[in-house]
Amino acid sequence: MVLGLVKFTGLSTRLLNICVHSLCKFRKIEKAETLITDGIRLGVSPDVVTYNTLITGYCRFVGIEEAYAVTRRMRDAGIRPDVATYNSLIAGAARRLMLDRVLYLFDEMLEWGLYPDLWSYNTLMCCYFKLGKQDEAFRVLYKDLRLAGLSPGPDTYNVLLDALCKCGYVDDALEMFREMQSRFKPGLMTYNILINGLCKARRVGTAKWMLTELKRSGYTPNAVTYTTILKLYFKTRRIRRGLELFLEMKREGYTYDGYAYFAVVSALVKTGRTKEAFEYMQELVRNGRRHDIVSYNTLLNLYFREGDLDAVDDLLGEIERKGMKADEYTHTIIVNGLLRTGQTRRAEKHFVSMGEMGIGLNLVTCNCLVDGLCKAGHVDRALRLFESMEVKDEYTYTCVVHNLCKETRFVCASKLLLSCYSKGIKIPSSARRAVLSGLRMSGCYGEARMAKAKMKLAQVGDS
DNA sequence: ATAGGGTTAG
Repeated sequence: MVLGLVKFTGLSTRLLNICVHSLCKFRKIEKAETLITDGIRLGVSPDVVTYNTLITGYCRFVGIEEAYAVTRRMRDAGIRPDVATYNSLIAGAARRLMLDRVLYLFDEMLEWGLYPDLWSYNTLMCCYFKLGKQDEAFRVLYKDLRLAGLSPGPDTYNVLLDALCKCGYVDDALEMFREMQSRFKPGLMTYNILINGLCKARRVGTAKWMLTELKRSGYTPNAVTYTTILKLYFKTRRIRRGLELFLEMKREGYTYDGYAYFAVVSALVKTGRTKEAFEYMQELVRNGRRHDIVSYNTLLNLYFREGDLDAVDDLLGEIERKGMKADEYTHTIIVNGLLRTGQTRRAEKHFVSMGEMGIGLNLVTCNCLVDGLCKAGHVDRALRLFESMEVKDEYTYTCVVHNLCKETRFVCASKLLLSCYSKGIKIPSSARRAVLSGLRMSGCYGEARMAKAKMKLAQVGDS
């Protein structure tokens, strides 16, 4: 009815698009479809923008196949998909890391006489980086773009800088940042990407400098900047400082989206301050925030820490009732929670069922299980799992080294520790101390001397 | 398409 009235102003399709856009944004895809049908009945024709918006919605909330099916409907309606249509589909496929599909869409675009634009290539490069295919990503940057007659834009640099930081090449990112500065004025997002990369790499001094650069460029730190710094405080165990910053953020109105709350709650849970953690969670709900899976995970972890297993069961039921999908964090929290509450068998069973549900093996979950099995006295079972793991990280090694020491298997622990040095895996010095003092205490002075010498050598080789 | 929130060792 409203659309019928507005038709006279000539704005009808634009209004339709605005409505479809906001419906899609809030997951109301079916309502958007109904609106389009009603529009057609009233003589308001959808255009390419309408369909592109719908496709973006399907990609986000439904699936690639369903989104792709819309392109056929477009063609039937006599509307030709454009570059933006394909960019939406490519983005959807890239988000799911479906590289084959991304490449197929590039081909199909060309077949229809459409040329991928900078946005398409940015997405492709990002997808390669996320899959760890750095060579291919750089090929897009240095070759494909040039062949297409395009050159990197500010967004290309943002994708690149973020990917470099996340692969651990923060210095390369900084170098690339300088290159970027010679061509464009970096945006606030660029600074946030670098500050985040520097904080995660614990390059606190450089991160602080980057923050002053951000301000010097005329920007004001936003909620993202603040949350990044907040996380740094918690990671470096400056809990009080972090809480002070959080209160400041609250005063200034930077906590509107709730992200900072979760950082605070998890820091409080880690330090055993579950009561305060609950208060913040309640505050969040009072502020009208609906639970998403992240918020459920935080709450779930909180209940496990409290040992409130009834609350855990209730919450899991609620998650299921709401049709929310448990993710890898949920499963890790469950496995770890069961282990910590002494339910080793149930934890193992849940772990097995994860495999049956087709959830890929998750490193963190494995780490929790290795540690939990050791602590429950099943060291041999833990070691078997440890041997079977294809990917291991510093957490894996640290917990096994410590648990071996607890079992007074110092020689074994020492061998493992030394293998870390040769692999370049950073192990906290507490593990080193545990091994060396253990060896000495059990009278293995020769082994202790030898291990110490080898560690020294490895460290020299490091630098 | 690109930035910040939730899981693990000591």
